[in-house]
Amino acid sequence: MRIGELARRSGVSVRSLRYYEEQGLLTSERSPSGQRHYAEGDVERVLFLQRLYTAGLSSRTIHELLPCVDSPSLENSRAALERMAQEREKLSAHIAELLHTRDLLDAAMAAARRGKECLEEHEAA
Amino acid sequence: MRIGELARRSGVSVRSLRYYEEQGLLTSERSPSGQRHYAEGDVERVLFLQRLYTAGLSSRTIHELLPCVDSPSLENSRAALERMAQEREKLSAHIAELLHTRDLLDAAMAAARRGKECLEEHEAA
DNA sequence: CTTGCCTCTGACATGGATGTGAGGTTTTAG
DNA sequence: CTAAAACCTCACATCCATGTCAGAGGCAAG
Repeated sequence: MRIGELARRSGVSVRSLRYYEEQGLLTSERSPSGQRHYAEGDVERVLFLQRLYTAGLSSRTIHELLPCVDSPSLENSRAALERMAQEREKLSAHIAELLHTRDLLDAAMAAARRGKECLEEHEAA
Repeated sequence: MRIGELARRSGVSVRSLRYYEEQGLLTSERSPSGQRHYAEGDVERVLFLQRLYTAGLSSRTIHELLPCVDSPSLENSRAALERMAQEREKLSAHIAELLHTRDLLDAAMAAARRGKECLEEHEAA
């Protein structure tokens, strides 16, 4: 499949796909004329990359983790495995942060609602 | 307290504090000579702002929520309350995403560990 | 062959929070 | 009084994923 189709099927812009390649996160076969061709599995790979970006990882960080994902049995994955565990911890911490933040929002909303009700009682009176 | 102390106590750069003010998220009393002065409570406010930034909200979004937080009983908080509920939903969705991503990382790590063990058996043999 | 769409490279633009530096005033400590 | 440290404003720089545009080539259908 060519880049346009991969873009459509993964919901990522053509521009971004080229960028991922530039960052070493995605590879492609080139036709004699230089056009990129992708395998079916690349759709899922791109979705995975998107997921990591959404989780706040940078291209560089993702690049460091990929050896672990791509060839999980090579010895270079020892370092990648550590790196991955480290990112997992960061992610967990971030999730905890967000849960806390959500609680704060809930508290603020509850307070606001109480205030609003109080105001409405005044209006009703 | 002056801006340097607030920065130190909240762990945010002086630059950022001025930026928050510029974005309407933080206010300060000015001394006759123009220096900013803050109240004790502003430390916590800045921490809260940081939290919202970390949760991925933009200055503009935070600004829209603040009426709700600052004066929970005014009528302008009706819109802010909706906005807030909306952001809360986004946040929940994001958290769910992150949990899923963490699961994927866990799966990748498990696979990598299996591969590594297999390799080590080879070495041992 | 031509028209239209897709792709290529390369480069510049964007947005948002923050860093950084210049040039000048205020505050504080000795 | 003086020197150091903190503050002021203004403006330009940075990072990073993307958008966007220009100019050129590739490829299928009429």
